[in-house]
Amino acid sequence: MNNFRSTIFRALADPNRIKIIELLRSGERCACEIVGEVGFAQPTVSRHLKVLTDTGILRRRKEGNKMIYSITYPKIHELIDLVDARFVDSLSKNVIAMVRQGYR
Amino acid sequence: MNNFRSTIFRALADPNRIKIIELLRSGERCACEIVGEVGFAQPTVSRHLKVLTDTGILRRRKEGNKMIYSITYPKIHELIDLVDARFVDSLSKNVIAMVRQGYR
DNA sequence: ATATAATATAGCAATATAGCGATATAGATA
DNA sequence: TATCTATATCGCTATATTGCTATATTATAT
Repeated sequence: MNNFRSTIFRALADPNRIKIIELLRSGERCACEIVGEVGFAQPTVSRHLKVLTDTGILRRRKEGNKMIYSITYPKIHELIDLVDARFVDSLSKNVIAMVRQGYR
Repeated sequence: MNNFRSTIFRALADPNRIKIIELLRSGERCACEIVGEVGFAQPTVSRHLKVLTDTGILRRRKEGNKMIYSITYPKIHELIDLVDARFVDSLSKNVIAMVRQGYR
């Protein structure tokens, strides 16, 4: 039970994957567009996309030689927003300090 | 921005830490009680508690020679419930398959 | 002062993760 | 067919994570 909960949370436990999810908030994108926007090597982005797809957070469809990615359930954004809205102010004091000290 | 989002998600990205959070759903506990219930070595539990406290998910207070842990913001349970309610049915097909194949 | 109980930290080994470049695969186009 | 574009996978390195045991540390009790 907690295994797949944590698997989903782990999929979200990377700033670059959250960046990808945020990118898709405004609509679907092909992998090449995502590569263009996040600024990582194509294979790196491809693997992040795989993690997100394997956990079901993203879905994909082929269109010609392009792979179009989109959010499976818009509720994922609520999940992220919930962290922001409820925790950012209070929790981030610690986290920001950690990040500043080099934690990532 | 995504850094502390992902830091919080990473704190939740471990089934044993979720277990601890679930344990605290019904109220505060001292570290020794948590050790007793989760079935891990004391130092292991201590480190999980540190991760959860450092990110602000838990808070703690000293009481004699005991350290009492509790949930900082009950909203954290909503976060977990949101994964359950919205994603379990649909997302877990993949995740359950992954877990069965040994993923953790 | 000493011993006990409750926690935390240090250090280690095994494993997982995330980045990259090189390479393979699939579809479109010349 | 040959080539180009878009993606995915492989293999590697560096780093992070998680478990453990051994060892502090802190407070209570004798």
